[in-house]
Order: sequence, then C-alpha cells, then structure tokens
Amino acid sequence: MAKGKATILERCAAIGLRMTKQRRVLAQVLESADDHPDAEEVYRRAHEIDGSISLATVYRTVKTFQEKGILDRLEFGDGKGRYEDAKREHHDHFFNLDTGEVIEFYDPEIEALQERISKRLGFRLVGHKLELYGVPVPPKK
Amino acid sequence: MAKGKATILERCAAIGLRMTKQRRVLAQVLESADDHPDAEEVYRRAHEIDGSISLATVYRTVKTFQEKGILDRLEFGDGKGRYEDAKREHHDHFFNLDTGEVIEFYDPEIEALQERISKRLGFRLVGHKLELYGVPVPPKK
DNA sequence: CTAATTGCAAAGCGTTTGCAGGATC
DNA sequence: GATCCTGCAAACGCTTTGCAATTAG
Repeated sequence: MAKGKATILERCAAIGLRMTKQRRVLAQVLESADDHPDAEEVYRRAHEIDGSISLATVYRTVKTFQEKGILDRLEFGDGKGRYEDAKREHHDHFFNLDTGEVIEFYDPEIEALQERISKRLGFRLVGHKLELYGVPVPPKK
Repeated sequence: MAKGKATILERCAAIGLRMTKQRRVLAQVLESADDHPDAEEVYRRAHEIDGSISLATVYRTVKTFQEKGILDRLEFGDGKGRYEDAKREHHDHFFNLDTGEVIEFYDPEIEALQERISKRLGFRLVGHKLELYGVPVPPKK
C-alpha cells in the first residue's frame, strides 16, 4: 500500500498532528487495510491491537484524517461510511452483486472521457466517483 | 417527465398497489419533481397539497416505490436519501461545487466504455453510478 | 369484511459532541 | 504548563417500526 509514498503516520506528522497511541494504532490499521472497512470494523481491528481505543476516537480520527486528505470516505449505499487510504493510486469500484465483493479498477479511457464531458458542460473536473455493478460471466449458478 | 411512458400513478396501479389519497399525492409530487428531493422535501411538497400526510408515510412510500422499481434512491453524500422517477431516461450527475447545483447528463461513450470494462473484468454490467464534481470555467469569481 | 395503509410516537442506527480527565508538545 | 486528545455517555439526524385506527378493494 501507499506505493512509494509517505505512510499515513508520516503524513500525520507532516501536518503537525499530535501522535497519540490511538492514532498510531489507527494509522497502522488503516494503512494495512486493503479493503473498505466501516467505522465499526476499523474499531474492531484497532481494538485487537489496543483494547483501550474507543469507538468515539475512531470516528473522530477518521473524520480528522479525511479532512486532512489522509483518508477518503466512501459510501456503498448501506448508510455506513467506508474508509481507504487517500494516497493509494486512484481507482474506481466494481461491485460483484453475487458475492458483495468490491473490485478496484482503473481505466485511463474513462478518466480522459470524464475530462472531455466536463469541458463540454463548461466545467473543470475536480473529482469523480464511478461505481459499476455487475454479475460474473458465466453466472455463478 | 416520464417521456412517453406510464406515469408513476399508472405504474402503481399496474403492480396492484392500493391507491390511497396519500400515494396519489406523493406520486404527483415525485412525478413533477425535476430535481432530487430528500424525504423531508418530498414531505414538504406533499404537505402543501394535502396537510394530512405524515413523514412516516413519505418514508414508507418512497421505500415501497423504490422496491417496486418506480423510484431510484440516490445518495449525494450528506447522509440523506434523494429520490427520482426511475422511468426517466438514464443519466449521470455532475455536481457544480461552486453552487451545489446538480446537472444531469448522458454520454453514450461513457456507457459503452463501462460495458467494455465490465467485460474485461469478467462481468456482465447490471448498473452503474457516475458522479462528476467540478467548477465552472471560467471560475465564478 | 379483510387485509393493506396510515398517523403517531417511540425506537433504531450510524455518527457527533459536551465534559472532565489524561496525554502530548 | 497550555493545548490537544481521549473515553464515556448523552444527544443527534435520518429512517424505521409497533400499535391502534382508518381505508381500499
């Protein structure tokens, strides 16, 4: 994760965040996550490492990290926020409707096309979110 | 709205939903909406027409309509559900970050490209969500 | 008449926050 | 030592639900 870039911990330090025990644990948990955990799941993983971490701190920390651009907050439609390291390569998400699995993908054509559409609409593209939903071919059953 | 297709009311009837006064009002409100109202806003508009409608009924109705494929539920990241007639032409959403305005657009190239990406990943595309975020060019101020 | 639908108020769920104690710089 | 951070529990905003009354078919 964090291909060749600063770790979450380093980025925290770089912007002058106070490095508490809890933040260190959460930074590690979030850095080593290669999925998209919700707050409860982040809490679960952090709690295994340090039983003193509270859910409130998880919420406060992911919010701080997100505001500082360290984390991205995703929404997968179940009403819960999901978090991922903002410094990973840009990608979009493909949802396997049969299994619930989330596949990350990147396509330069899509990226370029979105730029063109934005220009056509009279805007400068600042960000985007693309989610595809599909079923395996040939179907699972 | 509902280009050449059945109205919400007609679609309700077609699937055998009981047509109550409240559902008639909500069908009308939702059909004539060309934006993306949240439940509270749907309630406000419906309440103007018929003061006896409750917020609970709005929630129950939009959920029923959504389950029956009459409405699409959208999430714009503020934690509230937004609703739009599912029978309108397919489109994606562009967010003007300066004004909060939401522009609907459709691009056949994007649609085709998504199909190709899905195939490449080994899936049959069932649905998608694309949101673009940008600022006006030249910038507003 | 029977089953579906409603309004109300209470509950549910994910998230935020006030506060007093505790840790960091 | 001043400030920032934490845990706890209470509060929050959106949504759902139990219930008894009402209404559609």
